[in-house]
Amino acid sequence: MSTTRPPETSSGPPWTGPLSPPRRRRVSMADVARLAGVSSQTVSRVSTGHPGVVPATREQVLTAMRQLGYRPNGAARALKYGEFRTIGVVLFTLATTGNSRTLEAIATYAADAGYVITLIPVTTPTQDRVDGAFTRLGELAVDAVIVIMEVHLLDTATVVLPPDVHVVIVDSDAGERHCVVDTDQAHGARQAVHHLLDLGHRTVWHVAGPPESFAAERRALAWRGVLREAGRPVPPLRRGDWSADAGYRAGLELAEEPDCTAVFVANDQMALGVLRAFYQRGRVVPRDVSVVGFDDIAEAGSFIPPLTTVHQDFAEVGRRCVEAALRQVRTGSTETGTTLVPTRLVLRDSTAPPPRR
Amino acid sequence: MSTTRPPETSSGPPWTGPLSPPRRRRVSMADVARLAGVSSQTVSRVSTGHPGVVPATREQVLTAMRQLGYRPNGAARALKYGEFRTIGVVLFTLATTGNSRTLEAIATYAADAGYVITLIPVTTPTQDRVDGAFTRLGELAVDAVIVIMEVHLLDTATVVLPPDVHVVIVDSDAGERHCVVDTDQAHGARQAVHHLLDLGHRTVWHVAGPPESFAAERRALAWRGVLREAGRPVPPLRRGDWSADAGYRAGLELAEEPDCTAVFVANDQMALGVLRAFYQRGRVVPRDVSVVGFDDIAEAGSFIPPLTTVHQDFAEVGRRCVEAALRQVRTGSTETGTTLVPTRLVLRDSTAPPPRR
DNA sequence: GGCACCGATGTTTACGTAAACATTTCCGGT
DNA sequence: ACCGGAAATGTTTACGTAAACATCGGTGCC
Repeated sequence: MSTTRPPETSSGPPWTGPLSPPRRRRVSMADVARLAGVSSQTVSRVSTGHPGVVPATREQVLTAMRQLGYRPNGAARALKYGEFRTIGVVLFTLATTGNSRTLEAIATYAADAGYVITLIPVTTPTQDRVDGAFTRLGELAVDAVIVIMEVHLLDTATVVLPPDVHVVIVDSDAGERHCVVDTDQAHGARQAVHHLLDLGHRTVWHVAGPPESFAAERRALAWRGVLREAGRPVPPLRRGDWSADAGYRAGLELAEEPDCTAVFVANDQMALGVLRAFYQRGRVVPRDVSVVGFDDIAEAGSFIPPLTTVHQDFAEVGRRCVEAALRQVRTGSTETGTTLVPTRLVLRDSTAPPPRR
Repeated sequence: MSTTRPPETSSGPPWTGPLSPPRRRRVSMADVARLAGVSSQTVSRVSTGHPGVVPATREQVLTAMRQLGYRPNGAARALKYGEFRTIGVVLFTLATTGNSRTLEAIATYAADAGYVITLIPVTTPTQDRVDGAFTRLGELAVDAVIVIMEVHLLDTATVVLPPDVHVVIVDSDAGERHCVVDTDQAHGARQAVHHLLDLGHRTVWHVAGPPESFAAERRALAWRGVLREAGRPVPPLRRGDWSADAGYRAGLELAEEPDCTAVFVANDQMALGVLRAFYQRGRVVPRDVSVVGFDDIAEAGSFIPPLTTVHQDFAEVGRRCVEAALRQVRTGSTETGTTLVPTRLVLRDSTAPPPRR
């Protein structure tokens, strides 16, 4: 670390002067030991809850601890144990419901296991930044890493990953080389499309997410697959960037298609935009056209009309991420392969049989 | 008690766990030094970028580092430096836009300053859990703490806070005793209510957040204040829990009030519910009734109709949190007082003059 | 040519903790 | 009274890093 110390700022660095702002050394076990009149090892035993300390002594030590406000030094412990009890989470954005919900679940389950989460944000998804994050990661006090990111960016950065840090990846097809946990995108998309076909729609249109998203690709692929299997025509694909605005624009286009009676939108935000476009164009949902979303965000039930959508179990994704990460940490092994978390179709009021023609 | 325990089942705290797998020791500076044929101190100098290493030697060391895959041990550094370059963030939920956006901003600005974020989730806001989080916090390797939480819960837990950890709090009235950064709730609410009055509405109804939220209270207080100042009647308050469903229920009630021509809703999610309730009851927004939200979530512009709302600058809140936290860390001081981040009213299509009567 | 000095590198030490090993204390059994 | 032995407590050491201090070789100056 480049200690850029301006030489002329004051009369010497603040920590040398005896009168300087009390950069007071933290209370250590030695201090407690001195006050309690025991050895620091005994303090350690009390601190870690080891047996073999007579109650009277223990009480003495605890009193001294309280009196001095002692708390163990995490860094020293980590150094001693050789592990940090910390999981790093690399992510690109928290703006999407999925990411923040997954993160929350990860943090919660990690906490249950006595681990904490260190956040490593990658603000702009340029290769540089990603590489930078992973380089920094190398120096970070982290036992395992969970990556929540479109994996395409990750690919070239992967090589930089320190070999002794265990990795779990969300939203990725890197199952060959890494441990991947993800929602079963394909199954969810199939549920959505089948639902619409079952209602009697001749075919289903699709508003997909951006091509660099693995999830978007999987959903689009499954959509196309179901239509092909069923021998239905495959309408041209619209793409958006997950935002409601993008959905709105796609919706305006779809509203012009007289054949379009059913739309599967790759996420709920874009579905919101589609609903607004249809509303504005006087295409009544679900009477004239049915819409299915993906994610089941908290607001989906309050859209106009309440949105039928594919529910993602973000909590479960988070749980399995932590599970896989800790398993690897404990065994010291590196797992590969993909774990898929099932989805569930939530029926609300945005789908109905097609209008009589 | 301990007499009956066989020594090999010794169950200390979970993190004392068995060091079962042959945890291969990480490459240390000594290893690099040996390979490069220099002293470990020279490796240290190269690693930290200190001057005074001749290029040839430096290259030799770098080669050895690469060859062995060396990366510095964060714990050892932290122990040496006496600081962790880490900020802990305590929060209750990431489900609200505000919290996750603030967190993202905090993480980003912290990263810019060379700090990382450690997440400390408090899943259920019981006093127990909060206390627990703060106790754990004490042992955590953290230089400062940012708390994103309704402060009422915090209050009694505060005493537990280690005195040498610096604190910044969001969404709180603890400015007397702590450093608080928050959106200027009152100003935002005033903007919203004034906007509606300026449009010609006789008065403004309010759907508030839960009473345990400080933000909710501030917004409600400001709403009432503006009406009082303007000499307008103060309609009865509705309360919700921030969710769209709660907004929907409140909206159904408001739709029955013939006098209600303008509603200020304490957040956008509830506003979404209110819009749906009005839609369902045939009260056209904004022709029959105007609605203003709070937050300006990404989807607000895609509501039906697009929502006029108070924009919160979460990024700025996050930035100032980090700033305040790091300032305290650097100076070793404890700041108190409140910093307010201004809001901005975003005009969209959900407000209009009241209907002619 | 000798000496003071500086730059490059090596050696020692401390950070706080806890395992491993060492010592003391105290007990019951003979 | 003595001894074996275990429980209670103390001492040493290592974890990986980097500041502080020590050393060594060369360079410039008189």
